[in-house]
Amino acid sequence: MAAPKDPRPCSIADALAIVGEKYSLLVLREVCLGNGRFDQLVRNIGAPRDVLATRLRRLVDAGVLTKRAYSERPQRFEYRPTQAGLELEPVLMTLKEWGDRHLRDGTDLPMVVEHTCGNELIPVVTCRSCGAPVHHEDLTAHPQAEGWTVSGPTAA
Amino acid sequence: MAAPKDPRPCSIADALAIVGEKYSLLVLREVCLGNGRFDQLVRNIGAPRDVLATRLRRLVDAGVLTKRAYSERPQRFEYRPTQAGLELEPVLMTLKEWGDRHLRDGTDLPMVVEHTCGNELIPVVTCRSCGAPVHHEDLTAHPQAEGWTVSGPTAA
DNA sequence: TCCGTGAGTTGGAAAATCAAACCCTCCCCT
DNA sequence: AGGGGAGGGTTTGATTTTCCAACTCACGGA
Repeated sequence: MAAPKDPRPCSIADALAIVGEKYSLLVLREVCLGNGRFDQLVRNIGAPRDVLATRLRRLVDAGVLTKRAYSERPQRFEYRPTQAGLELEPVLMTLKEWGDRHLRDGTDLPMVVEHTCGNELIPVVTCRSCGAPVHHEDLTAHPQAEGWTVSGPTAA
Repeated sequence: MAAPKDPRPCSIADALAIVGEKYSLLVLREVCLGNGRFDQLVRNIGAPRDVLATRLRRLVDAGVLTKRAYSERPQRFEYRPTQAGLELEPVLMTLKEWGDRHLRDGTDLPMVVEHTCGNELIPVVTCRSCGAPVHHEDLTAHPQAEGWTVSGPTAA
């Protein structure tokens, strides 16, 4: 599904080629919650079974999920996130936070995630070097490879 | 594109219904970089023009982008992120960081973003309450609405 | 033996994507 | 006054995907 001729080498595009197809991130949501069985996924995501089967294959191939038997005889499988899959959870949480704020009014959330610190998790994306929350106006893009041209306020 | 019968009320699913279609997040990447004109988008994203036109309409309707004329006579338009759109940039940066680490080997990046602090931006998703980086094992899901059942290690 | 469950696969209609061509409005050049 | 762009799309028709319901297969239990 990678764009046939995306002229920009870009990790965002590459990441989306893996997890950007319909349902893929919802699969990840479910496996991170521990709901990794095929029928659970079908029910909880609402995806067609065949599409789901295709996605699962792709995510396993990409190293985001693993498929393991939780029972031989009868053979029964379960999908679980790999380390790489777990490391996508922050993306999910950030997306959830955006949705909570912009698509609901921030109250009456369908689901709350609690952090070990004892509080509700409200994810904040920060700069590793300085710790400050990331805002658009603090960023400057620096193309390192061919194919990049940027203009406007964020440009280098 | 919302899943016809996603049984779970979920801000992740809702957010993906807005920005989860093919190319939508790449459009956002471009408009955040200041490349908001139709032909720039076509070139930089590599999307078919008709699909792009559809996405742009959708993103404008959803309040993530605005369309403004940067020239009357000849009428010429430009798409720009709204506040809500800009607030998706952290999601993009987090996704980029994941891609940089897992899809490239962390070196030789096609593009580097600099933070005002003077360093390369490496986004870290943290808990707003305690400031700690978010890891899977520190999270507990608490369903607040019908439709949720969780099992396994992350379950409540 | 018949029923149910889990984990998919198959078949065919409906929708979305793709690529290329086309259109319209304006501007500029001569 | 005619011709040639450029920008911002729309149209057309072929190709892919999605969707959904039904089906399969392997077991285990009553």
